[in-house]
Amino acid sequence: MYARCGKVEDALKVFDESSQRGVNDVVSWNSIVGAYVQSGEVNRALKMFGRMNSGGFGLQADVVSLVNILPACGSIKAAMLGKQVHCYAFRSCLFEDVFVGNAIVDMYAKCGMMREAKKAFDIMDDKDVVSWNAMVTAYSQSGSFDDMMHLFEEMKEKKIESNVVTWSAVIAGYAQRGLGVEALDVFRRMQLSRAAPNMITLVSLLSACATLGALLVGKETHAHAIRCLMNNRNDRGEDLTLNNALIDMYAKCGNVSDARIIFQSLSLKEMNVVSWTVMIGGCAQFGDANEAMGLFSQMLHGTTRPNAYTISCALMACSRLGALRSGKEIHAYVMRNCNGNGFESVMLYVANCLIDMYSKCGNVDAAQIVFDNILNKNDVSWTALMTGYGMHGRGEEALQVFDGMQKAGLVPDEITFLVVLYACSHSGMVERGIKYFNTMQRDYGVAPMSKHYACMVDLLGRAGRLDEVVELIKGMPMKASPIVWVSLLSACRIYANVELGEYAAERLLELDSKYDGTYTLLSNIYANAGRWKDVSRIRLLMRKMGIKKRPGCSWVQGEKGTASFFVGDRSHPQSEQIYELLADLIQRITIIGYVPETSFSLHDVDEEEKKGLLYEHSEKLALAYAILTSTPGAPIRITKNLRFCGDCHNAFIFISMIVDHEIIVRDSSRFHHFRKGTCSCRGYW
DNA sequence: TTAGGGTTAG
Repeated sequence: MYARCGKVEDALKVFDESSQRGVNDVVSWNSIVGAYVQSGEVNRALKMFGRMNSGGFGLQADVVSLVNILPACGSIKAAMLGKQVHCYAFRSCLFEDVFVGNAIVDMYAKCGMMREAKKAFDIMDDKDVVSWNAMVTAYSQSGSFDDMMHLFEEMKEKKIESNVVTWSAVIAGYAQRGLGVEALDVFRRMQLSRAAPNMITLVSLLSACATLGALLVGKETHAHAIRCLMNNRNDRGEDLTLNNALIDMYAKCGNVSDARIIFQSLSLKEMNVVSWTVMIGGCAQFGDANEAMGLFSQMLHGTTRPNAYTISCALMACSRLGALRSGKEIHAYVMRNCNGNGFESVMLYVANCLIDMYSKCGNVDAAQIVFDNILNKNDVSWTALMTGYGMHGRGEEALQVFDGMQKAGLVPDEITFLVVLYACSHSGMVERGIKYFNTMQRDYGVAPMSKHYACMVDLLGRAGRLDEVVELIKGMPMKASPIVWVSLLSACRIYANVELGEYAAERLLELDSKYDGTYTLLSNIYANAGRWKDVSRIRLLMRKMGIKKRPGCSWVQGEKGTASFFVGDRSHPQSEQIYELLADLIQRITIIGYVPETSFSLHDVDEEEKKGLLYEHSEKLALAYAILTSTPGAPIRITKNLRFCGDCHNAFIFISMIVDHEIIVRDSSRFHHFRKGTCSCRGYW
């Protein structure tokens, strides 16, 4: 009785008393073991089970004992013990019991031993729907989708009716793989069948909607869930899981405000670590990364501890903001808490996020140190570091990482080659980029995809080899994607090629007429060529299409937090000093040879931005602010949401000659390190 | 006895 009410200690007392009198039977032993399993004390349960079977008590485990202990083995992946229990079940013929058989299949699956699971499943004489579900679930969770669907079809052939568990497992399997369309399709088929979805089905479905960004179906599912809630009394845990899945779905579908409404409807007591994680992750990726950081610090002041998932999301926010100081603080937090708090098993994930964070916050050397300290590096670790060197224009080092990766026995795949080409492109290593592109299929069996072509267009385009770009695009075995045309258009902007630019813009508008960058780039090309009529034609077209240029924004992490600037921004309290210093800097660099490139003053199509003069660009304001507030000699880190303006880039080179700071700028595609009149991009900006 | 929510590299 005590055991069933969850009072393990009381149950144990009774058990011990009976023990002394020698009257405990299998039933009482089972109750104790079951109570430990229920309360999550798996190791104690396993110990008790071991004592029971030690032979000293003259007892033998029965069906209930096995059904108790097998899931416990699975939950802590105690494969050896699980195998022993299986042997015992075999010897005692208890494995013929369908409950025991199901538990054996499930145990092997949870231990990741799929072959053994399938073997145990195959020799079961009387399978029930639970047996099939155990196997379908096993395949679903191990990512073996073909096997999962095969079994699912076999169920249909054998006329075993799928129940809600089967359907939910199949939906979840697809969702986890990111196959949202297939998951939704299964849900439609489920609706046609007799099985009614429950909360778990809906949660799996929301996860599919989240990966797909399918807001409409997500909302439908939300409505389903409300009906489901009204019809059934659910426990609070189930409600919270649903709310967490809803927050995640809304955020990933780009509707952060609805996600926030659900998040805020939860009381601090109700929410758990997942609620915080999905909200922080949602803001970090799809909303305001500053809000994500705010939420994270709010969380640290509360009672819910972040785990590795939360940390990864917070690091993503730092990466996006270029918030090196916050990133370092989180790194320190991880170091303080990595022992015994559930971080071990997912440390690799966190470490890979740290590599990304340090690279994107401008400190790729720190990323290298994190990388060096990882004992069991995986392909993501190598790729993240390579990307880091690539975006800092340190192509040689990126290629050394590529060599190291292969020496470590990892096989390059399409992502590896994308990163290699990207690194070559950002370091001006044109010939080597071409060589890798030409050999990736021949030597490594990786066929170039559209994104690799886009990278090559970028590589050749930045180098001004526009004729070769045209040939490359003509020879593409697939339709050119929008990124291909954007890369070409950008190259036409740099090399002032109006005709080709127009052609690229036309192709791009056919594919995606809503992308504001197309209009801006084309307008810049016309402005540069002095074709003012065309400039106003583009402006009119934008108005007609309801397209607004995203405003350029630059920010800098100062002593007292982050300061951000738009073009012509005068909202900062130190605005007057900032403009004064900027005017002084411009005057001084003009003396040593800076000439404003006025074509960039027409960079902005937006009316408000047009008013801004060249020296009011957001990156120049951010730099002036940073110089004003930093200690001499300290590096200055600026982040810009769009592409670095060419005139600003030129001005920064001159300014770096006259100030005692290294200036590190991250724009939408890469880093620029300015030191004493040079930039790390060597013209490939 | 089977099923459910959150994380990394382009």
